[in-house]
Amino acid sequence: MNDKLGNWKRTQLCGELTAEQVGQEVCLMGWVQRRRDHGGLIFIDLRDREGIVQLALDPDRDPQAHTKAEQVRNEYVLAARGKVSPRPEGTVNPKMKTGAVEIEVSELLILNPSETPPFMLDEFSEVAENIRLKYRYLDLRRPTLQKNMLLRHLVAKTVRNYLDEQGFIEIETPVLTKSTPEGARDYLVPSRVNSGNFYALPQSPQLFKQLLMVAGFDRYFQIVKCFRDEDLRADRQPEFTQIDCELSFVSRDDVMAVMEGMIAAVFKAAIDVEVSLPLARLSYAEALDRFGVDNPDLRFGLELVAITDLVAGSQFKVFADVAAADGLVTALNAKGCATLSRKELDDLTEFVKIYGAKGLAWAKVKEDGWQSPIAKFFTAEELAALNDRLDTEVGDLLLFMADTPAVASEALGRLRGHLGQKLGLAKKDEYMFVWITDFPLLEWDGDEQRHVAVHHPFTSPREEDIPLLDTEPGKARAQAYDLVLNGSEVGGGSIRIHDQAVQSRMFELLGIDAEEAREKFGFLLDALSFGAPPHGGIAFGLDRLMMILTGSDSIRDVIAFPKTQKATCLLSEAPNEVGEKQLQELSIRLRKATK
RNA sequence: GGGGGUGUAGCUCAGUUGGUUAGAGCGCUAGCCUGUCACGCUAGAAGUCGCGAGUUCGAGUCUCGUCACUCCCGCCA
Repeated sequence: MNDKLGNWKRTQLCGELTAEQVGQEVCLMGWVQRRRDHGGLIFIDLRDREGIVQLALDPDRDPQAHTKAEQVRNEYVLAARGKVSPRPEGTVNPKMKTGAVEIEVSELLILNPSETPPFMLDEFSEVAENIRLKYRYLDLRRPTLQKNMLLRHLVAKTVRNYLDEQGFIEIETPVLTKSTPEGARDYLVPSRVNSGNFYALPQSPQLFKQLLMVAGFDRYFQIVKCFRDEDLRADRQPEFTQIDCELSFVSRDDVMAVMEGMIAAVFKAAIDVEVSLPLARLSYAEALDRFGVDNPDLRFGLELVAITDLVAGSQFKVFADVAAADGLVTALNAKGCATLSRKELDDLTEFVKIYGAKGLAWAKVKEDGWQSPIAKFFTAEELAALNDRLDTEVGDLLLFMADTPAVASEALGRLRGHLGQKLGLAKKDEYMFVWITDFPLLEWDGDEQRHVAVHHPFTSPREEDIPLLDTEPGKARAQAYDLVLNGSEVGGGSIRIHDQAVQSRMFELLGIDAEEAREKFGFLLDALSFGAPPHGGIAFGLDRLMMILTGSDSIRDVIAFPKTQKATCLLSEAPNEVGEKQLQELSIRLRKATK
């Protein structure tokens, strides 16, 4: 039989005890981290959310409590009454926050025993993730995840306080909502009372927050779950949390300024880092030119340099042909990396192939010139021009990529990021923010033979680019902005279209005809016709922010109950099959899996 | 949909060229131990080598298939 709690009241948390409480009678409750039985004396490390404190059980002082302590095992739930006392000379443990004191236990209750846990609940044991996920409630008891969840709470609280001070109000939006075209695959929920019809879980509260602006709430926010039925990554879960914001009567710069303040407040509160404002900005075009990607890691240089013009007339056919076909030849100079082995260079070549590149040319800069398979194709003048533009010195490694502009940029840009990690250029405790602005509004989708929205269909073009919608829509720039932190996109938003005519034109460009636009988005078009204020907003990925704030490599380490890569929950075993009765109520018949 | 990695005791891993009864550390159990703190000492229990076929006199090891976890490409307005 377990001991009963009775009228015992906890007086404080284990981790809160210090020398200041010496002499006090306390009552603690928590889990057994570890028991050390010396035959006579027994020590028990008692753990709760705030930390660990040592219980000392002396058979001479209190035989009853000591006898009880002999039964205690790891993860038992205990209550202990006793006196806080200073540890004897020479037994203070400086590694513990509470190491100056211990509890001389006079009464001990075993509130609940525990099976032997499947893994040690300490910070030392590295445990396979599938086992951690199956016993997530135990994994969450460990210090790392406890810290991550407490920090996540602090961040959410800081966000709420800041936004409240800035005049934002939190309003909930529906989770059972309408499936809309464009964007990610929707999670669908069948409707019982409207058989054959489905709700969709929101990919974001986009349309509702715009409607809240039409409704006159002026500034809205919500910390809200969003759902996208797409494949997972180390930083992507099918359900994730956004800090979702929308503001009325604002320009792009207004939104960015308010949000920078929030980011600074969060970094100060969470990890005591002063973020200097305003944050850096880069246009999309410049980001691509200099870094090859629209989410550059600015903790290091290693910039890409276009050399198409220098090699267009060269004897090296690969480069000359690409130049002639309006392609891009681009290069980066890895300073001091001429020491890389042939194997390492081969690995880099394999790396860029992942992104569709056909190959990677390299040159090691030596005292007597380039050591490179391609050096012989260039004249002395061409080599001199390349050395000049790439700012080469002896000991450098030059890497060249030639392809279509899209492939060459991305492949070399990813290689830049890869090298930054590999060479240790990206420091974990450095935080380099950059806003990426002036994204293109539309992008041509070759498969579907139509334009698709780069951001989403409600993003406003820049005012001066509105005429381009009728002439060269591909050239129109969006009033959109992403916030990139250390190479990770942590937020993105835009000024929205508040003019019904422009919105209709946008749908047209996306190949959504008037009838379909009415059917899918009629409520938005109607709303825009009833006095919609100019408005815009942004959403931050809370999970990704938490990854960076906690230094986690996996998004699963900042989510209490995450899903596996196949989007299952190893703890609850969702998703699962449901009974015929449930299916019948939903008018659903399953198709046999065809193999 | 595609490419890579991993899977051996409760946990973390080793296991050679295919060859005797599959090992270690931690954990667990029992005993001893009055100042430890990832306590110590002694002894013990503990295995569907992910699963299924195949090759072989013989498979943890080789082949094929399959499942799970993971990283990446595609996908993610």
